Amino acid sequence: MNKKVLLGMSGGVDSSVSALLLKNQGYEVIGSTMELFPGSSCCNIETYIDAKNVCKQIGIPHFTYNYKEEFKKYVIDDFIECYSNCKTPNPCIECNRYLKFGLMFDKAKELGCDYIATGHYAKVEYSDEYNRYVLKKSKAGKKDQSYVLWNIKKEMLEHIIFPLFDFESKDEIRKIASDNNLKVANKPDSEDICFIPDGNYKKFLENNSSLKPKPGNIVRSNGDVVGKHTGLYNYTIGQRRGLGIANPVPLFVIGFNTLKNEVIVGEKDELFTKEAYVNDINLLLIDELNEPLKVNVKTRYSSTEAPATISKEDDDKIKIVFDEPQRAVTPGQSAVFYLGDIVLGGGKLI
RNA sequence: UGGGCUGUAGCCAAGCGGUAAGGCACCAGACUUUGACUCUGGCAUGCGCUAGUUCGAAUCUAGCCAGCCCAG
Repeated sequence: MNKKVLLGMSGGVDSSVSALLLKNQGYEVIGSTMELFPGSSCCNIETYIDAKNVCKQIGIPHFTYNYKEEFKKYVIDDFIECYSNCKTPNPCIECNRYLKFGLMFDKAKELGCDYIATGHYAKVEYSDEYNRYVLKKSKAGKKDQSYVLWNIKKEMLEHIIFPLFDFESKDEIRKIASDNNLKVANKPDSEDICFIPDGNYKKFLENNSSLKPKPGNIVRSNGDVVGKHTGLYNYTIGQRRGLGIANPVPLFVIGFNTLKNEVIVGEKDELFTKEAYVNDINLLLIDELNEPLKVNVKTRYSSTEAPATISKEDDDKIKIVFDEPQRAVTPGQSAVFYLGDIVLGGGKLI
């Protein structure tokens, strides 16, 4: 294999430093920025310019590619579909599977690259024990992003480089950027959904889908009506704010009754569940889950892992039994299975 | 008109003589490359009004006002 790599660049500090590191490691680096959505926070005109300037500064080529149509098809449509079904999507995971580690790799091959790279905090390495390339957590602790990468295709792994795998904090990255006079050194972290820069996903849904406000009752699990809601898509499991209900203790969304157009709320203890199921399974470390396996499961980006036993239910369904009940396990979100630092695979909660 | 009940922050609401809980909402931060969650701080010198009893009243008493219910 050659040492030619296509790097996905957002114009942020992480991908910029990645470019620098790869260059210094002797790779022939090509920078690329994907156009995904008009007005998006990660691919507006400013991000192109920032990325291009960084590439110019360190002496590598930079291209932009138009993936607006594909982004709509794989990410936006899924996002809308998910909310339409009372689920809570995680668009970053779709984008990683289909765009960054899908179409971008096709582009890399066209350009004669054997590798693609991104500024994610994660790690890929060859494991003698498993006799394959494995996806692992980075050293970044809470910043680790292996969670959002569980659904990339396993054949991709040997072609992926995460130059930031060894860093423990973002401060180190920023320091490298400023030491090298990169203008993006102090750019703030991105946080919201990139195609909804103002964070108002409800408005986005109303403007971009057939979902419209559809008021109904908010009920307790015993059926008591306690309030009104504005449309099921405006709520997610575990949500507390925005209910407008007076109660001695806080109430949380614990479920939906789609037939009656009702949001079901309950007290904190009603949020905990011991079992869950996932489908849309993607296994990276193994090919089949033939025996029940003890793993650590992460059910949302920012939660800590919880010990659990996973077992195959049928061809595309895995059952998770947590050692201890977990809070607000939410359909649509991803459950990622870890074996130590290694991502075994994952699925989407049903 | 008589009888009963109720008036505590924008909303729901606890307190029932000892110096205004809690929740919702809202505001300001922290956390966060998803939605949520979570955390910190702010949010009634005042409890319908006016007198009175008391060392001390949202809490007791009287009158008044407002709303609701039942009689007629």
